[in-house]
Amino acid sequence: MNNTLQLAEQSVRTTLGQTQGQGRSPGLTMLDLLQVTGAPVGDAHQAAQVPVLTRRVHAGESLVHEGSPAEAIFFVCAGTFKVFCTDVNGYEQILSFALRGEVLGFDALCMESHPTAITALEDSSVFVVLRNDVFHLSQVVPAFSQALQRAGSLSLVRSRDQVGLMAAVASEVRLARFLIQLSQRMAHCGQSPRRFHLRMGRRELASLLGVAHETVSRSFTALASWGLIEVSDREVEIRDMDGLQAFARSTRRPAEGIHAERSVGKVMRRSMAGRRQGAVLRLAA
Amino acid sequence: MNNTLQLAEQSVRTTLGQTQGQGRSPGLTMLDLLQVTGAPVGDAHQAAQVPVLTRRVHAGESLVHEGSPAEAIFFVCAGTFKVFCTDVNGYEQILSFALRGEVLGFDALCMESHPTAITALEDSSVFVVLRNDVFHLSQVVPAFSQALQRAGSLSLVRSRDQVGLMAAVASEVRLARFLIQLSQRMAHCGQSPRRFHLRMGRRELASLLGVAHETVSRSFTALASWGLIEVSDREVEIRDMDGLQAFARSTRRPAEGIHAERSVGKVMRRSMAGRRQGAVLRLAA
DNA sequence: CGGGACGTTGACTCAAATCAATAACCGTGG
DNA sequence: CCACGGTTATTGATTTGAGTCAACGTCCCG
Repeated sequence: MNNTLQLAEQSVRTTLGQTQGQGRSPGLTMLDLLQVTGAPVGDAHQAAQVPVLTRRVHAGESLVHEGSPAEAIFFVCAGTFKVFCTDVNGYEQILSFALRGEVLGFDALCMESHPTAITALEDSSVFVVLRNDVFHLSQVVPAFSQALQRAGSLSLVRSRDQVGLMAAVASEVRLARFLIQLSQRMAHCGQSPRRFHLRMGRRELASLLGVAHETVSRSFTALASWGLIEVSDREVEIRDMDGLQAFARSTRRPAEGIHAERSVGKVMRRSMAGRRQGAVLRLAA
Repeated sequence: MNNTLQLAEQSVRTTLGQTQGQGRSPGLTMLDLLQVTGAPVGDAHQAAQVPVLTRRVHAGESLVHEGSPAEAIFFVCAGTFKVFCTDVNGYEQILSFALRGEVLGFDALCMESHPTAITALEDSSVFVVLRNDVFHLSQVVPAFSQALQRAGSLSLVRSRDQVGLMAAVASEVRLARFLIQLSQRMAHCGQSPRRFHLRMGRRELASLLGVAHETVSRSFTALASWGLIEVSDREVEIRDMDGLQAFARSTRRPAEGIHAERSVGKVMRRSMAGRRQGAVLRLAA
C-alpha cells in the first residue's frame, strides 16, 4: 500500500517529460481508469489512491509514431483514434479505430518499439501507463491487472472483427458490417446507435475496408438507395437496422455441403440493379 | 507461496472433468509453460512448483467450439491450430493459425463465451489454464502475469499481420506475404524457414487470405513460375527469399502526394505475363 | 480569389469470382 | 487386390465487380 503510493509518485515524475508539457494530471486516479474500461473495480478505495497521468491529443495530432520506443500504453478516456501503419511505398493501412475505454499500444508489450502509429481523429485524451509501471501495477493493484487483460482481450476481438470486415466479398457488405460494428460500439459508449457522425474520411474508411475510396463513396450511395441508411457527408443515419444487419450477413460462397440459397447480398444487389430510384426494399421478409 | 500450491492443487482437481479424460498432466509445471511462451522466467524455482494441466488434441479434433463457455485459456505446446468462426450461411472464416508458444482463447477473457472456434490441424497439445486461475496466478506468479501479457500482445500483433495479408490487392501478393510470415514463425519455432509442410488445405488458406480457393491454386503456380518458390501439394520451398519479400511489399495505390513508381507487383506480373516457363527473375536489382 | 482537401460520379479495364471439368489421392469395403 | 465414393488440388472458360483514371462540385482556409 505504501509501496503503491511510491510507485505512483515515481510514475508521475518519470512521465512528465514524456507528455511534452501537454497534459497535467488533473487529479485523476486509477479508479477513473478502471471505470472507463468498464472492468469490475475491486478495491475502489485503493484504486482511488493511485494517481494516473493523462494526456490530451488534439485532432490530427500523433499519440505514438510507428517504430517509436514502447514506453507506455494508453487507455482512451475521450475521443477517437486511428491505429495504422505506413508501408515502404507510403500506403497507409488503417488497422482499427479506437473509442473510449479501449487500450492503445497493447501490441507493443511484446516488443521494444511500437509496431503501429496512433493519431487522434478529434480532440481526445488518454490515460498514460508507463511500461515499467504496467508490471508493478499489475502486482500491486489487482483490478488493474484484470482491466488490462480485459482491455487487451477486447483489442484482440476488435482486430478479429476487422478481419470479418475485410473477408466480405462485396464492398457494400463491408461497409454495412462496418456501420453495424460502429453502431454497436457507439451504443456501448452511451451514444445513439442509429445516428452518428463519422470521425474519419472516406479515404481512411477505404483503407480500413480494403477497397478504393471511390468504392466507399459508391457503397454509401448504394446502401442509401436501398433505403438502409441515409448519408450526408460524414453524417450517417441507419434507417433500417434489421435490413442492414441481414444485408451485412451476406457471405462469400458458403462451404460445400451446406446447400443454402444464394447469398442475400448478391440477390439484393441484382434485384436492385434494375431500379432507378431509392425504392423501398423488402428484405427476406 | 503456500497459497500457490493450494491454488495449483485446486486447479488440477477442477480441470480433470474438463479434459474429458484425455490428458493427464505428466508432471509439467508453470516453468514449462513459461519457457514455451518465450517470456523471461523470473523465479524459476517458484514456477517449477506450480503444476499445470495439459491436453492432447488429435488432428481434426476441436479444442473449443464457437460459443462455448469461456472456461479456460490455452498455450500451444506443440502442433498447429486454426482459429475460425462459422457464420450463419455456413461459411468458415479463418482468423489465424496458431503455432507453438502462442496463446489460444485470449479473446474470450473479456466475455463469457468463446467468440471463436479452435481445432487442431495436426496432433497437438496445449497447456490449460482455467479462467478462474488466470486471475489468481497473475497475482501469485508474477512471471505468469507477464507471460500472459506478452502472449496476448503477440496474439494482437498476429491478428494485425492478418489484416496486412488481406489488405494486399493482388492475390499472389497475399500468398507471398503469408508464406513469409509463416517462414518467420517457423524459424522462430526452430524449424527451417525455407522449406516446410503446410498444415492447412487450399480451402483454409483461401479463407485466411480472403480469396477463392481456385485463386490460391493459381497464385501458387504463379509464384512458382516466377521462380520464387517451389510447390508440390502442401510441400513448399522458398527458392528466392529476397525476391519473395520484395514482391510481398507490393501495395495498393500509394497515398496521394507520394509519387513512387508503379507498384512492384503489377509490373512484375505484367512482365511475367508473356513468359512461358519459370524463367529466372531479376527483381528490382 | 485561388489552392487544396474532400467527396461524388462516370467510363474503361482487368483481376478475381464463379462455374465446370479433370486428375490425384485416400480410406473403406467388397 | 481393385472398385468405389469422397475429398482435395489444378486448370480452363466466362462474367462481373472493383480498381483505376478522370472530371467535377463543394467546402474551407490562407
